[in-house]
Amino acid sequence: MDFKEKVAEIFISIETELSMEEALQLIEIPPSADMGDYAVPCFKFAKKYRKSPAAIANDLVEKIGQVNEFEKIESAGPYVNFFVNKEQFAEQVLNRAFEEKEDYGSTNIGEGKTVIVEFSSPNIAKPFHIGHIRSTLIGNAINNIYKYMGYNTVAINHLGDYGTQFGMLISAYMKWGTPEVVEAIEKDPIPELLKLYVRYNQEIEKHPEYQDEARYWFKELEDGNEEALKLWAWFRDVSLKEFNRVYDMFGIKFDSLAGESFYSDKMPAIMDELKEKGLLKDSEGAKIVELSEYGLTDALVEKSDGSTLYVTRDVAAAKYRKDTYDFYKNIYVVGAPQKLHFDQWRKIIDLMGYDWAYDCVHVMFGTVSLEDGTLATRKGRVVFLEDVLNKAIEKTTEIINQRNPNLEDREKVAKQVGIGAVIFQELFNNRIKDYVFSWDKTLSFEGETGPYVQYTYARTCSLLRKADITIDSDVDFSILTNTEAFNVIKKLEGFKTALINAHDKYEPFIVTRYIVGLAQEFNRFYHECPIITDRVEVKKARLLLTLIVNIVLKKGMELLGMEAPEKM
RNA sequence: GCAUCUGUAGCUCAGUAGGAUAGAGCAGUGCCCUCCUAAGGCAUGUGUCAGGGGUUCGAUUCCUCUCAGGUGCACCA
Repeated sequence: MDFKEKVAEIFISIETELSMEEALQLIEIPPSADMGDYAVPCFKFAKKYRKSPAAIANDLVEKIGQVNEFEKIESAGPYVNFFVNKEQFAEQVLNRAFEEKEDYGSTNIGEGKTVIVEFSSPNIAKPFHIGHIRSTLIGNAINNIYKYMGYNTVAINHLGDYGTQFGMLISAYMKWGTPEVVEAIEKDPIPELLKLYVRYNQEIEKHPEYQDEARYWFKELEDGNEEALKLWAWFRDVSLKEFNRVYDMFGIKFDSLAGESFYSDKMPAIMDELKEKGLLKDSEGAKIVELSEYGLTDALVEKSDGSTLYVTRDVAAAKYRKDTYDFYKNIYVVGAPQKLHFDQWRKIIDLMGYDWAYDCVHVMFGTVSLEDGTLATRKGRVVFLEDVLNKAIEKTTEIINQRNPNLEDREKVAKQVGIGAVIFQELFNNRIKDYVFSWDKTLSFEGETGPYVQYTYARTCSLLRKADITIDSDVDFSILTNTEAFNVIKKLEGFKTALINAHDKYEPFIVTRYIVGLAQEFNRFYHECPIITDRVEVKKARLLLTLIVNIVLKKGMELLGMEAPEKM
């Protein structure tokens, strides 16, 4: 039993009508450590006893008396404050962490449940730019966290590999695809394909018939025209190769690349089903599902030319996923601007009679913009993700050359730290916040940053390397009751809570904030308390604490998708 | 116009599912490397929590209105 539960138990023994859950709900953590480790406010009991909360707190303290697990239980105004027995607390937390090692903080709440996490999802033949960083990193972290909570997860990269844009690309290639162009595409695919795409869009102004040609080629693609299919597959291939360079740098892997095209043959069945269930309505030659009575705008599900749209494809995708994976949750990590789309989509699934509609969640996030305005590929206002990573690595290399020129594996460490900084930065704040991309911020490595956490981790590694004794949990825990050590231990105790919280809210930043907080506490401890000392008992105890911090920092970084260098 | 998100220190942001004096980092200033990695630690100042009402013993947190900014609203995804 942990200490919080003990507090609840003590409370129930006096306030017998409280359930364990209610009692746990009541317990708070005081704003400052000198007020105690746990607190119970007594306002709620004022009515029952017809006394002031402060008087009730006093009475309670008297009734509770002495308890072994707590060194002090006292009232402070309307609160009953509990001070844990630090030695027992340290022993309990560190013993457990030492036993569980790399599994410390994990849970089995997801056992037997499958969760789908759709994220990243770039468009084929378009640049992989800074705007894609959010879905890619937030999604990856959520996927990792869910896995650690015991779920079976399926990471899906829902590639944007379908739609009229491919009709344009094919048509453009038919017109201007000289051998030189082919060579250029092979060499540097995305910019070359983009050029074709941009040129086509420009020429449509002069040749309106190009619009129809694009539609024609898309239709041919849908109908399985061999030539069109071959081109499409080629575009997809070369683009993926490019994307994979970035995924490799981030260390991100997907379980499925089933993108939009994958669902193209599943559309007729969905349209039939919608019709059968009486949800379809004609409107200006197109087909819609009316949603106005649910506070949404009507959803267009089929164009007047008979081809389907985004929502329709997403409905088909969701149904396919339910049938294939029988998901417990189907998570979409997609930007906030698409909220309406997902609300409509979910409502359509609901109207189709599927109760799992509400197991589908849209994990949205704010928009990234550039200092001179919004991202605009065609206007050249774009920052490539790969460039961001390379610059971060470059900057890290400079710092290493300056501070630690003899470091082994300099290149590898520069990558770990540079990329780590980018990941950490992205996952540091609440998802919903918009932000303006700034090189200065991305390349700042001091204070609450990735390198700070990695540096702290490397520091723990260095200490553990210097340990000339075996570390075990058979130590004198009274050595770890001073403020600095105890603050670290309290922080360690909160790891699992942080993870569960991040899981509940789909918020990786809770983990990010947690590890930076742990690093801060450890650094204070480190500066205040010599770890490698001649006093063996002290060394043993402090090294145990260092080891646990080492494990938790590494696990935290791993969940966020960061690597942890042992030296830097 | 309707919908939706955001508004906390000079800047960037936390604030644990209403509670005890609202916290970090950056930027500024001043300390600490004969001492385990100074990408570090310590000290120091700043707040009408956008504004008005309401609910409550208690509101930065919940409700409502107003203001400011972002985003989305039919044949793109």
